[in-house]
Amino acid sequence: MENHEQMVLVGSTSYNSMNGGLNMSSAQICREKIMEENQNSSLKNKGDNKKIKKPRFAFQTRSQVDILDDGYRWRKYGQKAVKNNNYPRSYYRCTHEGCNVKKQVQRLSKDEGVVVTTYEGMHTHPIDKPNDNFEQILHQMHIFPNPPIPLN
DNA sequence: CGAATTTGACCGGCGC
DNA sequence: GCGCCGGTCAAATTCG
Repeated sequence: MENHEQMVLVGSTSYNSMNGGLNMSSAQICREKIMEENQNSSLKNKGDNKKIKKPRFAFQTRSQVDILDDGYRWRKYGQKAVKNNNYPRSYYRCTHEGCNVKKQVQRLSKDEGVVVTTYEGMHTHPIDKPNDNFEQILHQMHIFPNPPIPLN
């Protein structure tokens, strides 16, 4: 996991959690994977593959807090407990109008310090809050999720 | 007072 | 066909 294109080390300066005390001095992105899947396998799609592939981008962070502020405004719309984990999974959505980016945060039951954040979709608006290094990450998220243009 | 969260209900897909 | 599992909605509530 050392040499990756998008390997990013985040040395965040101020990450204040809600209950003042926890601040991850160094959030380190251990892994990152781009999962692309054809979700529209069957529904309205009849043999024709003109899918708008929804880019799913997941990475794990070593952090004490669930809420990682990446510069965007997220509105939580749900929380469910998954079977293999003792910790619930939270569902967020970008509050920007027309920007339907979803994000789900899951904490591993094995290591409570590991938080898996999965982004879904791309932002169509600038970042609301300028964060030093996170802006870089988000910028990368902007450029790479869809390398091959689905135009055949 | 408005916006964001919370929490249970609802719903759709999949497996048995 | 039913039940489990995961995802979303929506109303009530809280927070700023």
